[in-house]
Amino acid sequence: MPEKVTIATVARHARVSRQTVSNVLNSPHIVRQETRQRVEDAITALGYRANQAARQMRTGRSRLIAARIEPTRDGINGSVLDRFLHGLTETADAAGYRVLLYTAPDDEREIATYDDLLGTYELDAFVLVGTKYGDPRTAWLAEREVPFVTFGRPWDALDAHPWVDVDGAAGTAAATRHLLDAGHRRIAFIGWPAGSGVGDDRRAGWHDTLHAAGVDPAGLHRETEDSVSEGERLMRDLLAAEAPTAVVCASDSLALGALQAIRDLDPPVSVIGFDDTPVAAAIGLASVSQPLGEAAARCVDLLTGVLDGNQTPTPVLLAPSLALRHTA
Amino acid sequence: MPEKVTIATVARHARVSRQTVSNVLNSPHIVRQETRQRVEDAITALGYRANQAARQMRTGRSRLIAARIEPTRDGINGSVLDRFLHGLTETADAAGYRVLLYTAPDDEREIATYDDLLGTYELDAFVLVGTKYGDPRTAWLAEREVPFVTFGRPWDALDAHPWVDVDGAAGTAAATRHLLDAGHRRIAFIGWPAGSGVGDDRRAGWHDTLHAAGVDPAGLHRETEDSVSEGERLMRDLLAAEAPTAVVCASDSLALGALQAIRDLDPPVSVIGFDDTPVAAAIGLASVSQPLGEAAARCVDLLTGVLDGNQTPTPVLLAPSLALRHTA
DNA sequence: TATCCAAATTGGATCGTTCAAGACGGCGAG
DNA sequence: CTCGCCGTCTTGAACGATCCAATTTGGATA
Repeated sequence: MPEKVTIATVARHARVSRQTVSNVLNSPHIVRQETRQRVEDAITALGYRANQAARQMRTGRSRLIAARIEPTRDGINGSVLDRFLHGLTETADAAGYRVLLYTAPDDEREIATYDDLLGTYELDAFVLVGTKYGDPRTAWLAEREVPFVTFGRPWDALDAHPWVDVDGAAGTAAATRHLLDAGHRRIAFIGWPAGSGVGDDRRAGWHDTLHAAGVDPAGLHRETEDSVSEGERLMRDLLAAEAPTAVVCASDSLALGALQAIRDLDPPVSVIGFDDTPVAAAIGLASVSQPLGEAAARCVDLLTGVLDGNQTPTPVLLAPSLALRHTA
Repeated sequence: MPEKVTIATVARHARVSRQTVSNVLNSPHIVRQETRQRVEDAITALGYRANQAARQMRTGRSRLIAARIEPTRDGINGSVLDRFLHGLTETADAAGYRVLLYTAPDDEREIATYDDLLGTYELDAFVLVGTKYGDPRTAWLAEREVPFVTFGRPWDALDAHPWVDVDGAAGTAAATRHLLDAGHRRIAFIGWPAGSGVGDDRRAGWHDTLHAAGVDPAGLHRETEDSVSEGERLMRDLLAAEAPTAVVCASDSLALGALQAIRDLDPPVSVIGFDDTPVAAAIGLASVSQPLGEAAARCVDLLTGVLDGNQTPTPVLLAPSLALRHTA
């Protein structure tokens, strides 16, 4: 059993003081080249690793970032979080941070969890996925000046706190434009009830693009909760009332339902979903794809900006891309 | 700005020594009832939370568990991990542990990550998802006596280390039995090449059940890598050669492909997948469902058994259930 | 050669907790 | 009455790192 290697072991081995070893690690530039080399050799020779707990006790920083893992709501969209978390872990790692998971059934308990995590683990920052109007969580964090970033815009006030988001309107606009270019004119939209920032944004992209192309969008859209069966129901409704030749959906769940409603139609009705979930890839559903890895990386960038430097970070809005498959 | 509440603050407030407060937290039984009450009141009044870093420095235990988040291979099966992680976070939380994420592109770097996590963060345990024959990762961990559990059997030697798994053979057996009960006789199987523990196990469940029912399974199975297109290809092959009336698949990806191959057949061919991914739920594919939350909970149970008590934990094999939908 | 300044290095104190050892009062046994 | 023991509580030291102030070193200058 090899005994524990501390900064003192390294210091003895390199014949310098503890502080010099610490300096090599934290402010290499103030150590003479030759000494630095000797210390670095000792570090690799002994396999020394700085003990995070001890460092944290002195500096008050844990190099830990918290992210929430959700209770797999719909399931289909859960995979978005999955991919985002993977990107986050990867980028955070490269920046010297680690990702700690937490869950909470509701906002109140989520805030209690913040309190606990900050108190016991002294977390450096939080990453929140998804935000809503009047979010109590962001308010709580902001009030206590806890560093955090959201993946999703603060719809109340865009300068409320640092955020990263994907331009949903640009996504549905691209989808709509693609369909227009393919000769479609009667392009419908199935989305969510007005009032959710994300949903309104995605509908606006479709609406404005159609309008700009000289097509009147009136009557061509439907709103409902996010589910496959609702998508199917509304698509049947649209087919009966408006005879659309193509449809853009606010999610892959809705698009999947729409696909089932148009299964045996000839000529086929084009369908484009949103989120490019594994389901879409598997069944060949065209979909708007979010750059999740990129989004995660920018979240980490913003956080390190706040934590390491003292810059006031500027929000990041990323452009989605269109994953064209045979339904479009 | 309220100043930091430490154990000393609590001690002063309750007019006892630091150590007494520590005892109330860690060995309440050795403190007199009245004193204990006074200390507990002070703790809640001040909102005291034990500093994990300081505690860790003394005890050497971080109350942190590491879990790997994978690079979303197929995408379809990624959601299994998603749900497992959520369960893990929830149960670990209840047991006083937190889940730390890590990723690694290959085994070698994953082992390097173990070393790093153990050295810098003093992780208490690891949870590995998935194992293979001759897994270098488990060997490394076992050699250093690092506590860990795998979700997935160690196929080399079932007593090599603690594990939790879902009985795949029982799952495909249940699926096959269901199809037999529905009157099917020519029930095919699409799985993975022999040699992967998981794949062989799932095929065995189908094979043995069919055999026990007096049906000869010969010729009724196909093997390939896990993908939608391969599932479709092999299903067409089976249809042409063996005229099966039903098929059990080793994954939802393969089942999805099979579904596309039988799309317009009449009478319909029954299909049952494996993993009950969101895709299956969305399109009505019957599938074998793994109790992921339960599995995660048992992983935590095993770990706390090793960490807190000193019991030698016994492996856990969970039974899957059949999610019947219209394709069966 | 003596002096001075900046760069390089050192030793002690400290973060918040638990461990190890000891102090104190009361009580029963010898 | 004294001793030892038990239950209860307290004090000092230690975990491994960084901060701070003090000290040494090396080189340039007078």
